Amino acid sequence: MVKYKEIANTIKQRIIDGTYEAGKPFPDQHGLAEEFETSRMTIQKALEILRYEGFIYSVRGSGTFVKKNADTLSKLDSKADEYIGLTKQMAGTGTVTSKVLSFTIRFPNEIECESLQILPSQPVYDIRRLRFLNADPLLLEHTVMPIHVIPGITEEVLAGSIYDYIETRLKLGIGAANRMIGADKPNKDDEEYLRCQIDDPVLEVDQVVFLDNGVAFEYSQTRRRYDKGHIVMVNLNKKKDR
Amino acid sequence: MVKYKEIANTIKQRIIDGTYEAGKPFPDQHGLAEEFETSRMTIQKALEILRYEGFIYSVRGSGTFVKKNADTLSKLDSKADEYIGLTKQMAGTGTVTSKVLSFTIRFPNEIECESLQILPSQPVYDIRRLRFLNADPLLLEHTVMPIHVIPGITEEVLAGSIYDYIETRLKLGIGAANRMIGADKPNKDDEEYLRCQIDDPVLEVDQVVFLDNGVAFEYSQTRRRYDKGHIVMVNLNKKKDR
DNA sequence: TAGTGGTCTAGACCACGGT
DNA sequence: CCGTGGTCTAGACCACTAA
Repeated sequence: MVKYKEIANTIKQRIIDGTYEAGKPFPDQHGLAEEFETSRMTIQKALEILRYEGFIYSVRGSGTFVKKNADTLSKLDSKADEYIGLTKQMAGTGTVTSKVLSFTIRFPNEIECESLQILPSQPVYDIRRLRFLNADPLLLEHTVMPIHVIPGITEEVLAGSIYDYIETRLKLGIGAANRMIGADKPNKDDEEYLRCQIDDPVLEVDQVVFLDNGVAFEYSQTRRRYDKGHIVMVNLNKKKDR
Repeated sequence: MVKYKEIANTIKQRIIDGTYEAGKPFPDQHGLAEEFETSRMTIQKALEILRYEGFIYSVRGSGTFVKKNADTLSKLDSKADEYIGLTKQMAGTGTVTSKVLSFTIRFPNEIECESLQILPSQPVYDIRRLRFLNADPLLLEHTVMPIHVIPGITEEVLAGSIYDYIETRLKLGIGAANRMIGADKPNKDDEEYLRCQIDDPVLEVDQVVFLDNGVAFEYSQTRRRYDKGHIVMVNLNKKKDR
């Protein structure tokens, strides 16, 4: 473990256990550099992590301060932001399984070509899965992935987690994602698989997901019944002057 | 403008105009330091911005590379992530106005106390607004704000933007937000104000918003008809090893 | 082994806030 | 004015990748 991360963790611990109180003064960078027997640049790198994670903020000429919601964020931080999933009540309460409804290979349409940044001649998987939480139908998934980016998908892979396959078997890193969230009326598939009544709203997430080298690998739509969980997220505000 | 931001902008421009091609090699840090007549630390600070914004990635021992989706991100980047709002088609196509449905002061309930981190004795505004895009009802908003955090709210302020008031009049900075998104069946208010039919789903966003010093100032619920826009967001993946 | 990025140092000067 | 954080330097050593 490198020095600046160790220092960041130490300071984070002090914030959580109350050594550094919210709204209160904070040892200045020179003092911290002395205490940790390091240079000020290294202290700044440590503080930058905490600043990015929303624990502290600094005011030039004045000092560095613990945010009042530091402890709230510390709980949510690990779960949300990069994770889109079930509400906490549902996550951890059971196991997720998948039933493959259809699995074919075809050429992409125009929208898929644009979203995935591929040519019409580059074939894609077309996958429909119904995902269960403890035998309870939860999500209806329609996924399109370019074969040349994610090779070797089989029924066996689809029975588990595609993401696990990508990360552990293909050794590729998952990167950014663009998502669009909306509500919709149920269609026939929703009624059949998600057991929607005619007036049960559906929460839909459309997303394009990228590998960490910027190659798009998934264009998907997932639908869930309105009473089967929400989407939770944390937004850490970004500065605009960059 | 400081040096490392200028360098970051210059390099970003080169990525956008194609001087540095996606997937291709990239001048190394020593070379860039020479070109920009600066130290390597400064170059690294510039590259860190671009890395954070999703334009590039670096591999130790190998080099720095432009991500394949760099240009896609450059378009979305400014809009999304910190901004939750209408889809682009709807934003920019008109002016947003507000009608105040109710505006009272009361004591907070238990949930509000916890969410806003305040005491039951600290009064809050209770505001209901209907927001229009060009005379078209768009959002039904229910906002609860502690008076001692955001003083001086009047009907006049509510006719415009509360956020503008907070930033320009109170000179406070908006910070992080926790959001929960779900779909729901329409209630009577939705039918009356959003003109929902009985089977029109509603998209609901519940959020707690913080100032940049970590003080919670808003606990709100907004509802919109399913056909009146989506929520768009960009997730830049976070590293886990911190 | 050579070249890359990641970390770290021990200073320096500047911008800004509060006195 | 002093003390704070923000930026910057000119090196150094290390970890890793690829030839």
